Amino acid sequence: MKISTWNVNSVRARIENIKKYIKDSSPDIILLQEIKTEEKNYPFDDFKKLGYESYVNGQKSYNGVSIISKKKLKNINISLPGDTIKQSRLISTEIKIKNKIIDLINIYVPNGNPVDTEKYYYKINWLNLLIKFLKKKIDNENQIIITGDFNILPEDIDVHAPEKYVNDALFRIEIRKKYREIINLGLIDVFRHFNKKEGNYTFWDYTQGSWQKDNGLRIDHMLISNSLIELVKKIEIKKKIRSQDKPSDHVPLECTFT
DNA sequence: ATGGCAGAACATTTCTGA
Repeated sequence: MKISTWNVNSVRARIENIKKYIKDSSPDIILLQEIKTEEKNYPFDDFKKLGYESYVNGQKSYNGVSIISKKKLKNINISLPGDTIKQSRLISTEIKIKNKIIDLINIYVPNGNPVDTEKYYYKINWLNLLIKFLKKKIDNENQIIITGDFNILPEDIDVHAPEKYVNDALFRIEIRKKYREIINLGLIDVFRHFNKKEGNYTFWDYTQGSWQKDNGLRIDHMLISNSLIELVKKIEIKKKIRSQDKPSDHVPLECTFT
């Protein structure tokens, strides 16, 4: 069972890259963020032709998340309880791996810059609501896979120039503490669990020659319940995708379970 | 301090992103 997460920066602008990725890598489930389209303009047929079903929480122009799956999925949810602003940033479902029933949650966390503005407070509030949402599931003994674009740099080694990011909404202590809070609910950062080295990024800015200089950020994550770690065979960042024509500024993060 | 690039839409300019 291969599960992949990818912020594609528009599903329509990226459709050829996504189709190529699917053909090359054949993941069972792909979780997309920043699809930047409403459901009515979502390219359902392109994925259908490759044998995938899509489940969409869309929005015009901005945000938007979807799940693409080889098998049909049940219990689709698109709401984050308490979020009154209602941007399309979450979609979840239920899957089974080795007879374990698992909540699979796809998120696109608000960026939050500039700090100390409405956008920043929205990020803090959204993360607080997410923590509540997760805590309820965990108190209920649900097993969880939560993955997507967290817009959080967990540690110094996740950013090429940490000193430049100390007061950035992706790296502020207050924001990193929220990430710790999520981990402390009983989750493991799967990539970091298997890779302790710096310089493993999932995003490179389009500007300033960031890709050429390898000035990246690790902001896309896959967190899983502690009890699921024994099911993980491998996890990798598909870095090469960033060097394609018309790339997204993020690359896929791919996790293979038994 | 600014803008560098990219995508979408109330589109030849403005907004959002990280």
